[in-house]
Amino acid sequence: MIQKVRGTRDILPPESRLWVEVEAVAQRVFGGFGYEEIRLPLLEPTELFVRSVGEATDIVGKEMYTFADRKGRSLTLRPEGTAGVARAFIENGLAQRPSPLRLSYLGPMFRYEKMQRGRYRQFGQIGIELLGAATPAADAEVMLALHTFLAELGFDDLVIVLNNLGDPEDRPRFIELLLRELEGRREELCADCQRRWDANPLRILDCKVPRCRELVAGTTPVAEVVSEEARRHVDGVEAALRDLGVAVQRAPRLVRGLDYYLRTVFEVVSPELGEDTVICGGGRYDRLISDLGGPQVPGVGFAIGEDRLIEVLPASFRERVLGRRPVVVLPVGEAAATTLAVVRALAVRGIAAHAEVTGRSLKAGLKWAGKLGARVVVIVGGDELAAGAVVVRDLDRGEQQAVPIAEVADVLERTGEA
RNA sequence: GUGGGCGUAGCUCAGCUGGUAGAGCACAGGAUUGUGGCUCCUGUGGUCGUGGGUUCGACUCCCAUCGCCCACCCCA
Repeated sequence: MIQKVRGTRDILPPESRLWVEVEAVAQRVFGGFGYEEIRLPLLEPTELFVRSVGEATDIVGKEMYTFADRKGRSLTLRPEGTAGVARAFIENGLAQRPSPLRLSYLGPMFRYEKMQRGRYRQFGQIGIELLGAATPAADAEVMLALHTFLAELGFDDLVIVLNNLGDPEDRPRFIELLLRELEGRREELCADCQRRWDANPLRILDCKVPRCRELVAGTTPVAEVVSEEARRHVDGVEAALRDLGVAVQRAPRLVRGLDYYLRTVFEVVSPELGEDTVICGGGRYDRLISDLGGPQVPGVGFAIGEDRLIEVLPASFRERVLGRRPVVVLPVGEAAATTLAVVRALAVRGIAAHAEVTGRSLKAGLKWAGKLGARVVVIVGGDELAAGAVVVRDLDRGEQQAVPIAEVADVLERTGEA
């Protein structure tokens, strides 16, 4: 038997409804903030990610889903969305469009990792990017859009945690300070951190090993070492969010696993989301586009892990989406065509209707409707049909009435069946 | 990448110390004429993950391989 590739998965109905619905909310909310969807290739030259995400990151170091095409070129299935957006921005001369440019994207990303619950090699992400604006208001907008999206899904008590990574120029100074402060305790750090010491010292900051955390807690936060400009920027973002009533919290040790971030980096936490499981993260990346050979265009954005988001979706949302009940339309005798006509009348009104097309008896049809979870069954045939009507039966109440065919959709809409 | 557990019908599992497979659920039909959810009956469905070995004979033993799950790691 042919099986799915490791780390991929099949999302079947009704589970798939949650994806469709979450994506619809995203399109609506982000669209409302002026973001339009950009659809990009899943496959990019490996070089793009090495240069944007960063050589020393885990993503590039060991998680890229890379392989050679028939001509030996190294291709990689996109591990994240921002790099591709930056590439497309440059390649299509989007700097010529009215600035700033607001883009959203959604779709599968790939990371070649050992999989586990909530972690797949192919996983969905939803994100937005605001390109061409470097003000605190730009960051605040992006975070507000994110906050609004999650709130629309029914999440409460959302807190945005953010940190100030400063500008690239600040980094050597900070890293030097960090390493100096940890110098004497170097041996006490975990093996991974010892490795990070030389390769990517910033990552020591968000190590999960308890001892490392203790040691790191005693060091000077990045935010205190950054330039005055960077400090004002992130403080401005925080202030703007507070004015908007969005809960913000400083996370002095927050570092994200991508090299291109500077100044603002953030994540969203919520009681429902659990402590260690990040479902969403983002930040500012003013040098990314120019580093890739494009114009000097600043950017800020975030990405949400869709798989995890769906795992922790509020019950209210799940129930609303999964609790939908279809209408079933059953023919009696030679009423196949009329049955389909009734389904069409309902379908165009947005009422999900299933036609009975297997030729089973009315009795078997009702049994089937029950199993589908239908609340209403429309029975087409016999005397009523001769009079231009059908029977609308409420399965929960066990009541039914004859309704003229032309009015079926109206009646179902009125009784709240949709 | 490291460590551990598991792979028998769509699902959850049974199958004793080797004699070529069962249950429940699910699915389909029926219990007379155009009315379901309960009950009863019947039926569909498995190369026992795959390959090889031991054996007269393996789902049961051995080896390999693939897949899945959990933890670590890292992240979304």
